[in-house]
Formats: sequence, C-alpha cells, structure tokens
Amino acid sequence: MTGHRVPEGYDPYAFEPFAVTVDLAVLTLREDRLHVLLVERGQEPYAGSWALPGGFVLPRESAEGAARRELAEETGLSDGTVAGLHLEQLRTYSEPDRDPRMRVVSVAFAALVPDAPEPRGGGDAAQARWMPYGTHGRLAFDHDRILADAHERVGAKLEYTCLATAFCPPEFTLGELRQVYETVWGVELDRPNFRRKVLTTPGFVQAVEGPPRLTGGRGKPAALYRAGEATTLHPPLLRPEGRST
Amino acid sequence: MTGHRVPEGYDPYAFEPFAVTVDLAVLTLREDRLHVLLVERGQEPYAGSWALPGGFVLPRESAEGAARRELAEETGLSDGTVAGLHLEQLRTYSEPDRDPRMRVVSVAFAALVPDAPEPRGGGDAAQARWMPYGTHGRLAFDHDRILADAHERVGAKLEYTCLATAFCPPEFTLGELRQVYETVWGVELDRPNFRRKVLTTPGFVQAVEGPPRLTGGRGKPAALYRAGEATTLHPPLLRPEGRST
DNA sequence: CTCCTTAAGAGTCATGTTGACTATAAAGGG
DNA sequence: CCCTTTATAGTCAACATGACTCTTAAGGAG
Repeated sequence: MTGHRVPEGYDPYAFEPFAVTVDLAVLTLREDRLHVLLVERGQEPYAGSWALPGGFVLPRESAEGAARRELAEETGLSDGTVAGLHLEQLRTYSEPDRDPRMRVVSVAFAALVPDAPEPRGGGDAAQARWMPYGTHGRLAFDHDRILADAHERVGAKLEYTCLATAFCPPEFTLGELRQVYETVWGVELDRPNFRRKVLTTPGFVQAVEGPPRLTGGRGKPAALYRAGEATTLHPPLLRPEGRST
Repeated sequence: MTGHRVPEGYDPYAFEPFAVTVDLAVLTLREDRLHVLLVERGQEPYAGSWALPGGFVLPRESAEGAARRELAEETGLSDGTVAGLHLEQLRTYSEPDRDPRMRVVSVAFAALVPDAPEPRGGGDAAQARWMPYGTHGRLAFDHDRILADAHERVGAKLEYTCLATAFCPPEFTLGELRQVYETVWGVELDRPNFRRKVLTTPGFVQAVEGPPRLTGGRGKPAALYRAGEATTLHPPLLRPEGRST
C-alpha cells in the first residue's frame, strides 16, 4: 500500500473489513476439448450453481500461495506436482456487490493443467468436476466473467509466449501441441506451417532423443518433444483472422 | 469469492482484517523522457522516501473507482479529464509483509497521462512530483517492483495495441507518436518505416483535415493526426532486438 | 495380404511485411 | 546563402507466412 494519505492513527477495525479471496480458473484439455474445473455450491447464495474453486487468503499467506494451496486441494494433485503447474494472476475483482453477503475482493488466477485427473471429492460435501468449457450454464457470482477473462488471456498468451506447452505432458508430439492452439483458439491450423513455425523458433521445443516415435492412434507415429528454454515467441504465432476472441 | 469451503457461520471479524489499497504508476512523457508521479512520504515507515501515490479502497467503491479518485486527487486534473485517461489494472500485490504495519493487499494500476501538469500539492503535507523514470532512488515498500511491472506492461502493450496514443494530446504528429515508442522502449526507430507501419494499419490514426501542419521546432512541419478507432494492432509493431526489456 | 484412411513430415511458391537505405521537401539558425 | 533538422516519398532484399502438394508410416476393413 502507499502509506500516503493514511489517516493518522488509522485503526484497521474502524473500517468494514474486506475479505480477500482467490478464485481459480483451472483449465485443461480432455479429448480435444477445453475443460474447466468447477465446484457445485451447496449453500446460498447460488446454491446448486456451479462456481470456480477458490477460498480465503489466510492471514500469513500471499494470494499466490492461497491459489496454489487451493489448486492442490481441489485437484487432488500432490504438492510437488502442483508446484510445477503454470499459475498466473489474472486480475482482481472488487465490485462492492459481487458477493451479497459481505465485501469480498477476489484475486483471480488461471491455472493450466496437462493431464486432468478426476478431481477428488475433497473433505466437504461439494462435488468438483471437469466440465467442457461453455457447456456449464451461468456460473455463480461474477465467475462467468472471470472464466471468460481467463480464456481470453490464455488465448492471447499463446500468440506470443510458449505457454502452450503448459497444457502438455513432459513429452509431447507436435500434433498435441497444435491441438492446444486449435482447441483454445477454436480454429484449425495448417499442419506443415505450424510445424515449421514451432521448429524454427529457437528454444520453443527440443527433440527427445530416445525412441523417435509414439504409438497410440492411427497415422504415422510422431516424434516426441520437450518444452524448450524459451518463454517468449519472436515473432509471435498470430491467430488467423487477426482479431481477439 | 467462491463460497465453497467457506466455514459455516464464518465471521468476518474473526480473521485479522485485510486492508485493501490501490497503488498507481502514473506515467507521462515530458521533454522526451518517461516520468512517474511520486509522492514523498511524511511518516514512518519509509519517511522521506518516495512512493507511488495511492490510498485505501473505500467501503462502497471498487478498486478501479478508488484508482480514478486517487488519480484525480494527485494530479489535480478535473474529474472529466481523468475519466478519459487510460487506466489499467496491473496486478495485485499481497505478500504478507509488504507493509510492516498491517496486512495490506494492494491492487496496482498503471495510468497514462498526455500532458503532465504539475501535480497540485493536495490537502496534505506530502509533496507530489513528476520524476524522470529511473532517477529516483529506491521507492518505499515494494513500489520499485510495481513501477517496473508497469513499465514492462506498457512497453509490451505498445507492441500489439494502439496504447501509444494515450500518451499524446488529442492531435499529434507522427514524430510525437514515434517519440512515445522510442522513449518507453529506449530505442531508436527508423522514421520512414515507423510512418509506413502506422499509416498502413487501418484505424490506428486518422489525418486531421484543417491546417495540415504544425509549427514549433525546426524541420519540415508535420501533419496532424488523431487517434483512430482501432484498439489492437494486427500484425503487431514489434520491438527491435526481439526481446522484452 | 491389400486397399483405404489417417496423420506425420518434407518441400514449393507466391504474397506480404520488415529492416536498411536513399532522396527530396520544408522549415529555422548562423 | 549554407547547414542542420525533421517530414515524407520511394526502393530493394531478406524473411515470414499462407496455401498447397507429395511422401511416409502407421491401423483397420475386407
């Protein structure tokens, strides 16, 4: 904070307190569709509605810390696994009436998960599920907007960063990487052109030595790659049509 | 917030309350240098240090509302003028110990101002000043980081948005627009190439009809332009060297 | 085993954009 | 009147991109 303009002898308890929470837009790819982790609310307001997972920031914890803790709790992944996931602060939502119960300021995050294990039930009664992006109805609170902002941000960052690999397992094929772009952007990309772009961008991916192919489906087996050192794409890999979603 | 995992009968006052503030990185161009609006702290902690302007979010106010209110107070600009300025949420800083006095979560904003009037003293004793970016010493709290993040964000957005016009008066020359890029990025751009890029990007700028030239300095008088309808640049205007600052 | 389908991977070609330059025009200063 | 400065008009080659074609290597159906 600033300290400037702090009233002399300011008493924190003199103000209506603000609750500070985190909300998570946890995204993954399952069967070539973008999925979001949602929880069903068991109590009012919005009882029965789906909502983004999230929770309170604890007194000795940063928003990032709270987000990673919630991410581990909701996905059931080990702390070690969660530590490697891409977690990115989106923005903070602070409209006075966004929660009818009290004044809640929420720091929103986007998290990108490669594998997508079924979420564990967790200790409480609320059920958590992966749902295809867009198939859920209206979400609770302003979570529709948060989720849309997350999608928008991720889509934009695919253009000029190497973020796409965050959706992939440690070793992946170029087809899987292309599928990330196609799914998030909702477009089809030309295979050879995509391949050329990725391979000629230094540090985007690096070839895996061992068995140069992967079995699984039909078609010619594909070579495997790992994420490279680079984090940004210069020049960027722009969406077709030249316009944001 | 989520509502999920909220303890039954949760009492807001049972937790140590969080103070929520806004911090502003107000940027402008003066004499071809990037300047920041800073205030001198009059009390501990960091008494005598320079800090970003900011203040508490009021109980019935959003963070954006608080930011715009503080912006008007600190710059002395009219509410009408401030309403037209570019104000953008950066991110939220929430490390538990960022303010030694109490738990303060701060939503940071970047504001872009064209003209840069001298800041009015304001009602309190603290003095406010425009200072050239980088010439101030260490700022109070984590404001060095906030300011660096603001610079980084603005520099990045110049690449793929029409944000540069936010630094310019309503009517400007292409030389002034180019100066924005050069100053923020700290590079020199080729005049003819910059001109070609701006003029061939539909909606970036539109020519002003009237007197097709502007007097003032040496050299051939330049034509005047206004900001156009477009908000994004496709394809982007990439920084030289291909790497972020 | 053979044909068909699917996807990987190699390569071509025209187009559009960019970076590097050259040249001219129109002002002010000495 | 010459020199400097800045705007504006062009040129040209290198590069990146979009649209295609072709070959290779799997799996599945008959």
